[in-house]
Amino acid sequence: MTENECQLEHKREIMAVHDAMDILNGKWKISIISSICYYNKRRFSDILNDVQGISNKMLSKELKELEINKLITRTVLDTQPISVQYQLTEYGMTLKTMINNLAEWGIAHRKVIIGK
Amino acid sequence: MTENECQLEHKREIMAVHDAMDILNGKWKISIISSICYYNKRRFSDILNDVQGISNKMLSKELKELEINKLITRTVLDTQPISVQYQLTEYGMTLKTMINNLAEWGIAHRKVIIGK
DNA sequence: CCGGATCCCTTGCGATACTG
DNA sequence: CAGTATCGCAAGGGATCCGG
Repeated sequence: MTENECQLEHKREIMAVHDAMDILNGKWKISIISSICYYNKRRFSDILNDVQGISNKMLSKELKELEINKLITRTVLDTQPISVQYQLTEYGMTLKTMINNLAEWGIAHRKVIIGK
Repeated sequence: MTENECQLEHKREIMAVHDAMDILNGKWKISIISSICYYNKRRFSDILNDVQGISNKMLSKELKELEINKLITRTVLDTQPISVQYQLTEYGMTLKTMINNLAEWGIAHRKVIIGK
């Protein structure tokens, strides 16, 4: 690869990262995905509990955006009172490796902090 | 693993993801890291160019935060005029796999969008 | 070239309260 | 239970200019 081709390749990768983060923007989106991801199926109130500090308003908003981007599906269950179940689409599952990486890194990172 | 242990494990992972995102917060941080990551060494103005749309103010701010969190180092080069070089610390390099995942996903994602 | 300082507008997002 | 609606502050972040 010439140096120029190499530069173009890097540019492409950096833009790809940017594209990805455009979908996963917001303070909570990745945490929400990880919650749904680890449990496969997860209800609104459960996610509300999983994700420390999020408000119902934000959760609702970000779930909606994730649904629009085809990363999750929303299913209303016919219970009394109703409950709503979220799960990853196949497409959303392609994020799984990344989430796992992030979790591993986060755990390692906490050790670094505590170590100080 | 009992169901309860399993739940605790998930909680731990979700919090780990949250911890990680706490460090990597902001609209630009991950893009900046990927720029430095792909080039090993990178100067201020280069990153400004790599990361589409970022302002110098934001770049400066986020670089500072990354430095505080020991993910990158800042070196002033004795050129005329001066230039400043950023690179990942060893610790910062532990993010490399995640960045690569993200880049791959972003590229695949763009194909999905264009495919429509 | 690398940023800091200032100005100013926009948004994110928390708190709270309310509905089907 | 799963959201919506409204309010309001604080942070985010762009533009521009300035100094070392």
